[in-house]
This record gives sequence, C-alpha cells and structure tokens, in this order.
Amino acid sequence: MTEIRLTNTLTRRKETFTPIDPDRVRMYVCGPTVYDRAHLGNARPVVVFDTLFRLLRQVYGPRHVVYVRNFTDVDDKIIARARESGRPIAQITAETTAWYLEDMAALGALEPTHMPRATEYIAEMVAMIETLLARGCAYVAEGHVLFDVSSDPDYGILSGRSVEDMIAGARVEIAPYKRNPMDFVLWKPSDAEQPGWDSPWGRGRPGWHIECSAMSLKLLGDCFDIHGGGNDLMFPHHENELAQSSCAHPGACFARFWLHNEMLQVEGKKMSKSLGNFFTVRDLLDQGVPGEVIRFVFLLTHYRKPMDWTRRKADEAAAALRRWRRMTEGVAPAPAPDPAVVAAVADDLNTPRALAELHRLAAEGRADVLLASARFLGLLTEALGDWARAGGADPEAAARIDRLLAERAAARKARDFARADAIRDALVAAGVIVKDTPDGAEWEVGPDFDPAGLEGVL
RNA sequence: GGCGUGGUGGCAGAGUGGUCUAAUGCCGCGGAUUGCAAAUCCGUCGUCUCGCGGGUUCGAAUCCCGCCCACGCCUCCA
Repeated sequence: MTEIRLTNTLTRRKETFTPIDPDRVRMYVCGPTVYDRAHLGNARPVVVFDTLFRLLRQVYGPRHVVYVRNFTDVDDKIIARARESGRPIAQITAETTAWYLEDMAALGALEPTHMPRATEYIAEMVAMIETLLARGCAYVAEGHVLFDVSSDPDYGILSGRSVEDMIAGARVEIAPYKRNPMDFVLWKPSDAEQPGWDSPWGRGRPGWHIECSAMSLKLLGDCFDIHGGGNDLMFPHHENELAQSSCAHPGACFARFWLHNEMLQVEGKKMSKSLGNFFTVRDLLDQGVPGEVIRFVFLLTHYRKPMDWTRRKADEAAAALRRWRRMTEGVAPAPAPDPAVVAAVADDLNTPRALAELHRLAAEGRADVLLASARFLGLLTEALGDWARAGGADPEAAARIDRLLAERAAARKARDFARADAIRDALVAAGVIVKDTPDGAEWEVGPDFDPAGLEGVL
C-alpha cells in the first residue's frame, strides 16, 4: 500500500500517516463563513484538501474516507451584512452557500461527504459548553460563557506560543468580564435584533470556535485522523478548537494530524481590498479564466509555501492543459493513475512533482496513463473541459470569426496576402488565436478575447 | 513585541547528507511547417551553483550556529 507522509503542524515534522481505522479515514476541514462570494484565497485550501481527499480515496477506497467541511452560517459578519443590505440572514447564507458550491465545483473540487451548517448543531454546541463548564474549563460572565485558557496547560501547543508571549504584544479584545485576556467566547448573548437560541445562559449565539469542535465530534468522533485549514486559522481558531475538545474529552486525541496550507498572494503581494488586487473566484471565471486553469496553477506550488497567483502562470497552465487535452482526446483512461504520480502526492502532497510526472507521461506519449493520472489530480475531467473544446466564443461571435477566416482563405488563395494578413491581424487584435493547419484554419479565443474587436473588420 | 514560513539556474518551481555540476515547465536558441507569421511538432541550452559567513562530515543545496532579506499570522478582509 502507498505510504502517505504528511507534515503535521503539531510536531512540525513530516510523519507517516496511518489511519486510526483504514475502513473509515476521517478528515475535517474548516469551511467558509457564508456572507459573500469566495475569493481566490478561500479557494486554495479547498483545492489542497480536495487533493488530499482524492489521495485518501485512491489509497483506502472511495467508500472508506469521510470528509467533513462545514459552513459557518452564524457569525457577526453575516449579521452585519444582513443589516446593511436589509436582507434576511437565511437568504444571504443560502445564496452564498450555493455560490460557494458552484464556484468550488468549477475548480474541480469534489463535494465533501458531509457539509454541516453550524446552525443545525446548536444543541451539540450547548451540550459541549455545558461539559466544559462542568469540567471547570469555562465560566459564565455577564451573559457570556468563556473558555478559561489557564485551565489548559497545553494551550498554545499547536501554534507554538505560550500564553505569556501572546499576552505580551497581543492585540486581543480586552473585555472587562474576561479573567484572562486570552480567554475566548464560547457563547454570547443576542439582543432582539440578532439571531439567537435559548440556552442555560439565556438567549444567545455561539462563539466562532465551538462549532467545529461540536460538529467534528458529532460526525467524526472525539479522535479522528486529519484536521485541516489555512495557516491563518492555526491561531486562534484551531488552537481554541483543540483546547475545547481536549478539555471536553480528556485523553482523546481530537485530531492526530493537523495540516495547514500557506497563504495566497497576487502578483507578489498579499491580496487585500486596500491594494485593489482583491478578486473572487467568480470574477476570474467570468473573465474567462477556466476553473481547471485555476486548479492547475494552485497545484503548481506546494501547499506549504506561499502561492503567487500571476497572469503568466495562468497562461502557462492553459497552454499545458490544451496540449494534454488534445493528446488525450478520444483516449480511454488507463485503469489506474501512474504510480509515480500517486507517490508524489503521497509525499506530503507534492503536487508540483506530480505535475512534472504528468509532463513526463505526455513526453512519453502515454496518453491513457496521462489521462488517468491527471484525473486523479482533478484535471482533464469531462466536467472541466468545456473551455478547451468550445473555443470559448458565443455562437454569434463564432459565426463571425468563421466568416472572417473564410474570407481570409479566399484572399490567400487569390494571393492577396495584404488583405489576408489584415484580416488575420484584426482577429489577433481581438484576442482570437488563429491556427493554420494543413487542413485549413482553426481558432479559439484567448484570454483577452473581445468580441467588439471583430466588428467592422470587413 | 510574539510566532511562523521561506530565500534554488532569465522566470516559475521540485529536490532536504553522496546517484545534484540540481527534476519539470516556461523563456531563449536551432530546425520542421508557413507566402510571411502565429499556433503546433522536433531538437537544444542552463559549466566555478543552490541568500551571506562560519562549523560538523570522507562528502552538504540538504545538518548545526550566526547574520541579512522577503512574506505571512497574532487585525474586518483567509
């Protein structure tokens, strides 16, 4: 059986992964807060853990892997969005959830086995908070329930911080009812305007961290295999989850492997609204960047390194995918992916190496193995292939392009090269890639295609 | 201030003790093709080197120490 090695944040080392139960390999990944479209940075962990999901399914069998990714549908950001837009919360979360699934599907991400919504697990959260209170890890203060960080001698073990260090330069919220500045909210009161649920501490709503502890417990048990997310979640979110779950279930492991992906940058800089380089997955798709290309670009960088999204990489990715799609057209996939590709992914998700193996297979002309191996990575699937097939233009523009090319062919036949080249230059200027073959001209639209540029050419 | 990640050939990006004078892709270069191009295909290229300075070792890009730099997290935005 393929040996899987993964870098475990808990130990900061690459370790051999052995599931607790090979018939039921369990992974939990923190999902989105649903109040707006997912931006490109949100998509990176999705693709990273989708790749891990695919690996686990390959090694242990699709029926033996349980992957949970939650939706946070109760949160102050959502409340704020509802207030400013005047729309009901349920409408916002439902719409955003649907968008998220659409956009991630466009990246070739498989749907997790379970996608629990936080609001459906309020009872479990309340129960866990009661356990934490009973065990003396939490206290009630002014309608809030807070986790008492001092009750956990291991607090900080995941993120490598000590409570003292954190307090030193901390920018934590200083609330008067906190015993310790690092204590965090498990439950907070809601006013009449805010969503709330009845609880032993009055009508209120959960803090951010408790949902993942409660939902993972319900769906995966108190000791599961892998817990993942972006490294921005390492502290405080995951640290707090770990503290809560450990206190509620002393002696249980909670999660044995913690995996964190590095952040995404855009053209060398952090993606942020203030820098003006902030964009969503949908923005990119609407600009004509295919989801498959986005996925390929993500796979090009190891998940533990910062990934720089650049236009140039997207263009290179598109070229490689076009080539491979042409090569595998009409080819039946081999029964299994190439062992070297699986081995690369099994080695701490070394997707750059896996892509290099794909290039090797292409160079060797093994189209069927290339296809099976690429699909193992979520590439060259039928679902993601429309962009490469259709040429990418709407029917009206397509007809116009065909007409122009026919005109050009006639001009070439008449050896009126000035006219032929003028037409060609116009098409190129409009972003159409014209490809002359021995059987006549073919075309497809490039990333800068602008149908308006076709008008008035003749 | 605390914590973390990383600095590899023109670019991207693997490699983490010997098979590395460093995978793979891109770019460049040569050729095929073309009326000329583009696209495509074939071939070819990266000699004193892996941020800098020490050290360990028979041997280091790979381990240790120090330094410099970049980026990120601890902040609404992942």
